Amino acid sequence: MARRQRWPDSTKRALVDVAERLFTEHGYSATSLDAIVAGADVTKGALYHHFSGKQAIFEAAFERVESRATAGIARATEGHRDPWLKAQAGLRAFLGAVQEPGYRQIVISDGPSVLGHERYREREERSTYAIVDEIVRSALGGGDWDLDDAMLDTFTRIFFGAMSAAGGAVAVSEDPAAAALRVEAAIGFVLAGLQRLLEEGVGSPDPGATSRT
Amino acid sequence: MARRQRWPDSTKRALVDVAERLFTEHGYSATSLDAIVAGADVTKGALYHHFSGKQAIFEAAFERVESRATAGIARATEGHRDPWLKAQAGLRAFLGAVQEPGYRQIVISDGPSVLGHERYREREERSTYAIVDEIVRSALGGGDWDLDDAMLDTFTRIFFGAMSAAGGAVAVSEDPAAAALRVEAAIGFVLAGLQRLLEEGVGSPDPGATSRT
DNA sequence: TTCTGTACATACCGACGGTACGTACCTTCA
DNA sequence: TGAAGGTACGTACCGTCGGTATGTACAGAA
Repeated sequence: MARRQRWPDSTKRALVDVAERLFTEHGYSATSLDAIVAGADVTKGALYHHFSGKQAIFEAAFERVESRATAGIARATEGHRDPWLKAQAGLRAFLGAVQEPGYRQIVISDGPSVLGHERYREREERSTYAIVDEIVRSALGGGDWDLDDAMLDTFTRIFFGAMSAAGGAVAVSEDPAAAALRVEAAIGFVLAGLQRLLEEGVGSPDPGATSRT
Repeated sequence: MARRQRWPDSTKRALVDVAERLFTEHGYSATSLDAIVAGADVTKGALYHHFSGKQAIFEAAFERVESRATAGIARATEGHRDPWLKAQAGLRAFLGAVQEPGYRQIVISDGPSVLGHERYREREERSTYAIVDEIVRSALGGGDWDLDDAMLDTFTRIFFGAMSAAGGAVAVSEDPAAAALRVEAAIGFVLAGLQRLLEEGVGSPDPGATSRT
């Protein structure tokens, strides 16, 4: 019955295509394997031949969606020499990527709980997070502060979390363009504050220095 | 068999007790209603008498965990007059609350996907988020910047996202105390930058002002 | 005493994730 | 060339789980 005989790659691609669409539209738990295989016009035997289970095909869709976003952001940031301009370009690209429904649902919403925070961190560590980390390091690491790795990592986490939350707010906003501009302005202002402190040679933010009085 | 006859409040409490524990330990989808009712020594009839379904009992556990955290943070922030000190106290309390396993699993991890981002936002809007919002407004709204509501809301989202991400990083860190200090230092530095800009009377971050060149 | 509402227990259904097994087709090699 | 083995599925089935329908013991009102 299935006319997709003897060409396995197209079957696998079709499954991931349908899975990405359904996971995006209805979320992970509300998407049944029966619906996926029906959409791809195959049976569960085919799915379980190519994937070890529901989580595995979700991961395939996850990877595809995220690599698209990562590539877009990387493309936007390359070519900038000034780290602050690079940060701004990266932020803008991130805010654009996060408005894609697939990214919001699969990566941000279902990703952590389905893959587990462990595997999720591992994946993010090598993609979007890595870009943010690179930008943060080039912007803050170059100064005369002696920020160690742990401290730079903390800054990256903070900025990544801020951007993710901001992206979500932008995505659900009734006027995403205006919301994106506000986010750019706010983060730009935060960056300007840091830049000012850098220029003025304020002491590095050591643990304890700003935690008391 | 169930000796908890004719005392409905204790049954309901026992159900939420067990549900909170199991949801915390195994997550939402990996926790079955059978396990909950078995732990509370009742049957599904009792559960469905008190709650409309799995999502409802999850919400009960969610509310309890979150109200605990909110109360703790509110207790830590009250009594501070200086908004920047208040922000620091609130941040410290938040970083403490977020290390509780129940908060991490139920509120942060499962909350959004189970309740739906809609209901999740509504709940957060009136609890933890409200505290952050109040702090942000008292710290940034009082200056000579003329930040409108939308802009203040953007700042709140950004800080809330940053603190959530930082909290997660603190919680999974091998040395949570040191990680919390780093987060305090980093956010404190960001706040110091903003404070400096405020003092120097830099123009308000209007959309577009910092987004070009 | 009868009636009504509460607070459960019991039995059962349908959906879903996963597994076991069968099979058509292709490639390989004696 | 044909037997053997592997690939790429299809089919049938099972266990679990969320949810429902129904029964029932008991307490208080009338």
